[in-house]
Amino acid sequence: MTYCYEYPHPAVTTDIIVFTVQKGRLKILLIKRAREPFKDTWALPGGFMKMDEDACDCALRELEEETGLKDVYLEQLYTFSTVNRDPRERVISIAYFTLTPSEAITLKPDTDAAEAAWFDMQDLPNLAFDHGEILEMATERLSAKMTYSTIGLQFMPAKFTLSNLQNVYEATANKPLDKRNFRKWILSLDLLEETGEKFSDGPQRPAMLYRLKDPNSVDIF
Amino acid sequence: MTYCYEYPHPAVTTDIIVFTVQKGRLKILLIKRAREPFKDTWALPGGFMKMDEDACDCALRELEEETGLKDVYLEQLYTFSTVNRDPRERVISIAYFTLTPSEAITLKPDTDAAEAAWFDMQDLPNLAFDHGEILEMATERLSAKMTYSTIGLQFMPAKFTLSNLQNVYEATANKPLDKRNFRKWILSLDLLEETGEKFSDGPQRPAMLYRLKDPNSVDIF
DNA sequence: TCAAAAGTGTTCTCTTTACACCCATGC
DNA sequence: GCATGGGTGTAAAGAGAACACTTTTGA
Repeated sequence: MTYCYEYPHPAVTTDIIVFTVQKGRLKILLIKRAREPFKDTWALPGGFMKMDEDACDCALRELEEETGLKDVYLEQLYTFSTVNRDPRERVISIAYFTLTPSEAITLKPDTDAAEAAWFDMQDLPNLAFDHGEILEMATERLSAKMTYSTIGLQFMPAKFTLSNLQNVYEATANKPLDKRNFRKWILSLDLLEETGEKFSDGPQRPAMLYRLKDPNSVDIF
Repeated sequence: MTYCYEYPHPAVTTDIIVFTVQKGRLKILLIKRAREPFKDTWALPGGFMKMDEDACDCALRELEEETGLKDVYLEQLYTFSTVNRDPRERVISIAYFTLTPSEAITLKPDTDAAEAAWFDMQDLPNLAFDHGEILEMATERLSAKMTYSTIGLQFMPAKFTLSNLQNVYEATANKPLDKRNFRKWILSLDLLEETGEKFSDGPQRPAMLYRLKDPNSVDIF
């Protein structure tokens, strides 16, 4: 079956940048391409948009198909439309990004993606297409939004300590933060509440676990 | 001539929001559609992307064709991809915005656009397609960037008074600003210099005309 | 008792806001 | 000489940055 038009049309894809923080390091989710072009090269998850879905739905679908990750909140990053960015045909790509807690992510690649894995931002492989450029823009955007919004909370699981949260901010800012100032700031926003539970994973004073006061009221992006 | 593909492809358009400030009011450039759909309805300038141009070039070309405006700096706003946003076929639109001085804009519509005109943001007609929604997002983005960047300078002609500039900031913020604080702030950025010339258009003390110290060094968007 | 992370306030600096009067000109 | 917008400084409040010690626990 072929689809014909009076004028030429580009193909449209979405690409998704998934950030997480593991052990104090900012990481990103990549898939290894199972097909040409760029077979066996690491790339951002994503794929072609269908006619009955908008770009955001497409990104959600591709992300789940390729990595098993779902129920994430996507923010549109930018649309890349350089003429020869894909060797197959004219393809424009709408890029999205999301932040996710590092816990309990089951990576389950499918046929389009031979493999899915987390990469440290300081130790990235060469990426397919113009995905390196896309990732660079996403990283800039993430850094910027971490300073003037509360998206950082999107990295957190249901319960977390203030030190966990500070680690996330330190990982994205790539510099240490003052503990007292950080806690003063985050608590002054009045978004968090104590759970009453404590957590410890070593020979030290246990830390209070916090949660979002209202997961829905928090400004998502 | 027809163009055929193995899978269905959407059409891709660009839409451009052109802001200016005239007489202390924020205005936007619209064209009246010369063809169906939405014939004779006001709409954002824009049109279909060609295969040998990227989206930004497309936006520049369409803007010049439809309004005569050229040599502007475009910032990508957002890509709109709702399934039924165009009655003809599946169309996704990459929206751009720009700011321009109000002086010396010669509006010269062509065949796609029967007419081009500036509209006060407080007194807008109904817009074609989802252009109302696009404009709303552009307005939010403009307001935000006026507060944390120096894009406001993009509204200015080569020479301008500090009162001119303050008017621009007041028009986009929709509230009066303190004259002394505004001047202190803008001069502290060290982006402006006195031309030595003065300007007056009424029975009052003439105002110093300023210009950008270095038009290229100013952060554009 | 030691090691390791949790937790907690005050001071100083800088940025932001509020506010009122004289100046130069055209009519 | 009067009406009109141009031009100027200081003080108070608020936000952000710097900084060190005690607490609780496991081993």
